Amino acid sequence: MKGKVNTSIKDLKLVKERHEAIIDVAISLFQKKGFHQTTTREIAQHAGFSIGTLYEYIRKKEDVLLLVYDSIEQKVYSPLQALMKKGIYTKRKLITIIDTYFQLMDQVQEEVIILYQELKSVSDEMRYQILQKERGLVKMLSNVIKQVNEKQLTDEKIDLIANNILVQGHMWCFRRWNLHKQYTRTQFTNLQKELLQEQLFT
Amino acid sequence: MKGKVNTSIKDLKLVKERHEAIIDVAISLFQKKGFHQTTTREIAQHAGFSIGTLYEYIRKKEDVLLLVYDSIEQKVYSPLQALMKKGIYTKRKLITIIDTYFQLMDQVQEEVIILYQELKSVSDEMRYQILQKERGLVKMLSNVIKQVNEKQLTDEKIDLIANNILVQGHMWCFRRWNLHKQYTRTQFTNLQKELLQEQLFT
Amino acid sequence: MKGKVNTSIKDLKLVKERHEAIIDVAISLFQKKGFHQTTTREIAQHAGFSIGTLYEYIRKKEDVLLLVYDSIEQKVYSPLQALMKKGIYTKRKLITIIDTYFQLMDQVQEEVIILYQELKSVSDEMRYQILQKERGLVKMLSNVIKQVNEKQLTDEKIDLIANNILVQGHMWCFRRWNLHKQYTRTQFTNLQKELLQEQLFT
Amino acid sequence: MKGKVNTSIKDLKLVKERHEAIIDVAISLFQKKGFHQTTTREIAQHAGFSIGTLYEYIRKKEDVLLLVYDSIEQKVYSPLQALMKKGIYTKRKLITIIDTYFQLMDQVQEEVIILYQELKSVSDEMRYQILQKERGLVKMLSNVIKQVNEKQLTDEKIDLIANNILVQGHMWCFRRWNLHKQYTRTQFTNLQKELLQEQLFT
DNA sequence: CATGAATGAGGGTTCATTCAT
DNA sequence: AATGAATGAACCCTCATTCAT
Repeated sequence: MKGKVNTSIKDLKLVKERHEAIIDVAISLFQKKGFHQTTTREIAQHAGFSIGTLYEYIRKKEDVLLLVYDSIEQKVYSPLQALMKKGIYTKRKLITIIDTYFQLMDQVQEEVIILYQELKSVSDEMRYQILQKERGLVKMLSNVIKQVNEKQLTDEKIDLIANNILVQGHMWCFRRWNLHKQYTRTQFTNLQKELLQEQLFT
Repeated sequence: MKGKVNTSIKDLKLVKERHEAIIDVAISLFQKKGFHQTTTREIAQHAGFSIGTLYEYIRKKEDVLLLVYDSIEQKVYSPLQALMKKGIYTKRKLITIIDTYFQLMDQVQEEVIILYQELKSVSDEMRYQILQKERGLVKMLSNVIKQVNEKQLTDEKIDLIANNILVQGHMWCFRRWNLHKQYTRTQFTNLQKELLQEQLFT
Repeated sequence: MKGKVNTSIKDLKLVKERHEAIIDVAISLFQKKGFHQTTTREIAQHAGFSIGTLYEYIRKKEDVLLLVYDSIEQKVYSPLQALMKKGIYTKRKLITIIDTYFQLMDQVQEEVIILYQELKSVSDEMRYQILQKERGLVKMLSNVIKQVNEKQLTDEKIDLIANNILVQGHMWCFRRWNLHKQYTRTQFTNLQKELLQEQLFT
Repeated sequence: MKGKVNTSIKDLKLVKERHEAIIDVAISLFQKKGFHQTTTREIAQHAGFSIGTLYEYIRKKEDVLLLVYDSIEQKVYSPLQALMKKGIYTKRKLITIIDTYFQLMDQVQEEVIILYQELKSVSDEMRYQILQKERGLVKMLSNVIKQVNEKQLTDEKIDLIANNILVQGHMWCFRRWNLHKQYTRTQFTNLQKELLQEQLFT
C-alpha cells in the first residue's frame, strides 16, 4: 500500500511535506462534504498551493484517498500490528490492546468515517487491500483472545467477539452524533471493556 | 419523511409502481457503484424507461436516495416500532425483538450499506431526520431492556448495549465480506444473542 | 396572417373560444416571464385544460405567439385601418386618429411589450409580415398628415413625424415603469398632441 | 453594475480581453437569434475558445447579458453623464448633447436592441438597476432643458420631451428596418433636432 | 518546481411534442 | 375531443486533468 502514490517530484522530503498537507486538508474536506463533492481545486487551495502543484504530487484525484488510507494505516494498523506481534498474551495484554485500539480510533475518527463512506470510490484492487488489512486485524485480535481463552469459548464465538470489538471501535467514530453526547471516550471504553469481560472471562 | 418525493404524475398507482422500480434499480446500482458514480440515465435505463420519464417521477437525483430511505423506513423502522410499542416486555419478547431486527437487517443489507455510505449526499434536513429515526430506535430498544433488567445494570450500560445491538445488525450488512463467509445468518444471530445474554442476564 | 394557426378540431366556435383563452393566458404569462421562460404546460394549465388539449388547438409553441399577434392585429391594426381609410382628411380627423391610436395602445399594453420583446422568436416570414403591417401603418398615417400639411413640411419630415407618433404610442407601453408614474393616459396623450401640433401646424 | 461578473481567472488583462471577445460575439449572436436561442457553446465557439474556457470567465449564462449591459453603460451612460454634468447649459450645449446621444445610439444599435428584448431575461435586481440608469438619464436631460427653457414650458412637458428624445434615440436602433432605408443618421438627427427646436424654442 | 489558463467529456435537468387510451 | 404519460434531443454547467510558460 505504501508508496502507491507516485509523483514527478524528486525531493522526497518535500513530497512528504506536501502529502501531509494534502492529507490534512482532504480529511477535513471529505469529512465535511464527501469525496465526490470535494473538488481538486478546493484541496489545492486549502492546502495552500495551486492546482498545478497539486498534480505534481498526485496522479489522479483517487490518489488523495489513497494518501488518506496510507495515513490510517500508519496511524492505526502499524502500531496495532506492532503491539500485537510481540510479547506474551495475557488478560492484561488483551485489555491493553483493546484500550490502545479504542484510543487510536478516537484519534482517527474522521479517517474512519471517510473509510466507511468512500471505500466504493477506490479501485477494486485498492479496496481489496484495505479489506485484507482489516481481515488481518480480525485474525490477530482473534488469536490474542484465543490465547487467553479462560471460558473455552469456541473459535466461532471468539472470531465474532473480535469482529465486535473492532466494530465497536469504528462505532465510536461513525455514531458519534449519538455516543459522544452521552459518553466520554474513557467512559465508553471502560463500559465496553466491562461488557466484554463478561463475555470473555468468568 | 413519507411523501417527500413529489411527482408530476397523477396516477398514484403508477407512481407507486415506478417508484418501486426506481428503488430496486437504485439499490442495485448504488450498491455497485455508489450514488455519485451512478448516472440518472443509468437508473432510467435499468428501470426500463427514458430519462424524461424518470424525471416525471422524481424532481432531483437526490430524490432517488430519498426513495431508498423511505423504503428502509417502511421495511425496518415501521415494523420495529410496531413490534416494540405493543405488549408486555419480557426476556422472551426482548429476544424476539433482537431476532426480528437481525432478520430485517438481513433483508435490507444493500439499503443499509447505502445508508452508511451516502448519508452525506443528502440534504441537511433529511440527514437530521434519518438520524432522529435511529436515535428513536436506540431509545426504544433501551427502554425494552430496562424493563427486563435482571442484573440491575446502569442506564448508561443499557444504552450502550442498545447501541451495540443496533450496530451489530448493521455490521451484518457492511462487514459481510468477512462475516458471511464464516457464519450463516442464524449462526450469527444466535451467537450474538448468546453473547448478549451473558451481558444482560445472570 | 389570419387563420395561420391550424387545429385538428372541427368545431369552429370551440376553436375560437379556446384560442381566446390561450391568448389571455399567454399575454399574462409572456408579460410576466417572457415567451421562452413560459412552458406550454403552464399555458395549458392556466387556460384550464391539459397539455394534450392545448396541442389540439395549436401546432407548435410559436403558434401561441401568432395568436397573440393576430389578436393585436384585430384590436389595433384593423380598427385603425378602417378609421384611416374612410372619410376626408382634416386637422380634426388627424387629431382623432392620434387620439384613437393612443387609446388603443393603452388597451393593448401587454401585447405591445410582447411584440417588442418576442419578435425574434417568430419565423422569418411571420416577422416580415408583422413589420409590413407596421410599415403600412406609417404610410397611412403619413398620407393623412400630408393631406393636412399646412406648413408645407417636406415628405421626409412628415414620414419622420409619423414614425415618431407611432413610437410614442409604443412608448406609453414599454416605458410605463417611468411614464405611468408621472402621467395619466389623458395627460400623456394631450401633452403629446400639443407638442405635435407645434410641429405640424402654424 | 460594474464588476458584477466574477471570474476564476487571475490575469485581469486576460479577463478584459476575453470579456470583450465574449461581448462582441454575444451582441452579434443575441442580435441574430436572441438570448435564449443562443447556446453557451455557440458563444464559446464564436469567441474562439472552448465551453470550459467560457465558464472560466463567466459564472452563468446570464453573466453574458450583464457583460453586454456593462458595455452599454461604459459606451453610453458614462460619456453622457460626463457630458451633462459639466459646463454651463445653453441652447448650443443642449443641441450638442442631443447630437452626441444620437451618435452614441448609432454606435450601439445592436446593444440597444438587445436591451429592449432581453431585459426580461435578467435578474430582478439587475433589471431595476438598468431602469434606474435610464431614469437618471431622463432626469439629467430634463434638467438641462429646464435651464434653457425659453418658452416657459411646464415641467411636465419638459419631462415628456426628455423621454421623447431618449426614445427617439432608441427608435433609430429598433426601427432601423424602416428608418435606415429612408434616412442617413445625419438626416435623421438633423430632422429630429429641427422638430425638437419647434417644441423647445420660439 | 510552480503556476493557472485551457480543455471537453460528461452529468443533471428541462420541455416541446406525440400518441395511445 | 380530451387526457396525460412517455420521449429524448438539447441545454447549462462542472471539474479532473494537462501543459505551456
